[in-house]
Amino acid sequence: MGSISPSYWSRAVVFPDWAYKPAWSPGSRQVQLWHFLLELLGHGQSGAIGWGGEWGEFVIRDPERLARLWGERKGKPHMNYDKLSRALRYYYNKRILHKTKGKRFTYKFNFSKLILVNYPAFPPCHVAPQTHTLQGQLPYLSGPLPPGTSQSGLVGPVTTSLPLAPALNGWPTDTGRSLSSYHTSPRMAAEEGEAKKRDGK
DNA sequence: TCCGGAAATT
DNA sequence: AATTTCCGGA
Repeated sequence: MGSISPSYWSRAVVFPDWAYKPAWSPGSRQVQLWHFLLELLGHGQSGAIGWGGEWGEFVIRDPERLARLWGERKGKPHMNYDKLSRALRYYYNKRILHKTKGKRFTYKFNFSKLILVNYPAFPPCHVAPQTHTLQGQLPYLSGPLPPGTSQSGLVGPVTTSLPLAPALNGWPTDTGRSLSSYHTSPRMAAEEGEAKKRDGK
């Protein structure tokens, strides 16, 4: 209960400008689905999606509406939840999302990877921050820094090496890798080896 | 509903 | 590369 409410910190989520530039503009990328989700989650007005019980967990309350909104953003008028959810499932391998099994329309962000990277001291993290250095082009946080956070405003793509806090809540199949062996470069470590193509296939 | 392969699209 | 589209299967 003494923790910071999701609505507080999610409101501070801001995306770098490249996330909004048109794809054809040099050095820019299209907004990605998880950007969009955090955006809606942060403003929390859509009603199509909302935070769930656990930290990072969210529930899609109106799947088809969410799909419609996503379709509008991407210029895909025929978007639907079936297709959107396929995109979400692609995030499993990338370690961006995880499905909360048993709970309908419920997924969970791997914030230990997405947020802590650029905002080390934010979520209640009682573990001593280790010193892995990451330089990301990930969404970063701006706005009010929580008391005790000494570092600068973190505005703009983070170019400063920041202490990275260790993973918090367990990631089911984190292959013992968690946050201890990141050789993270610009983008998320997601690219590393496109960890798919299991031998069984 | 949810999953993940495959191919197509941008 | 990140989806979008389509779909058979659990």
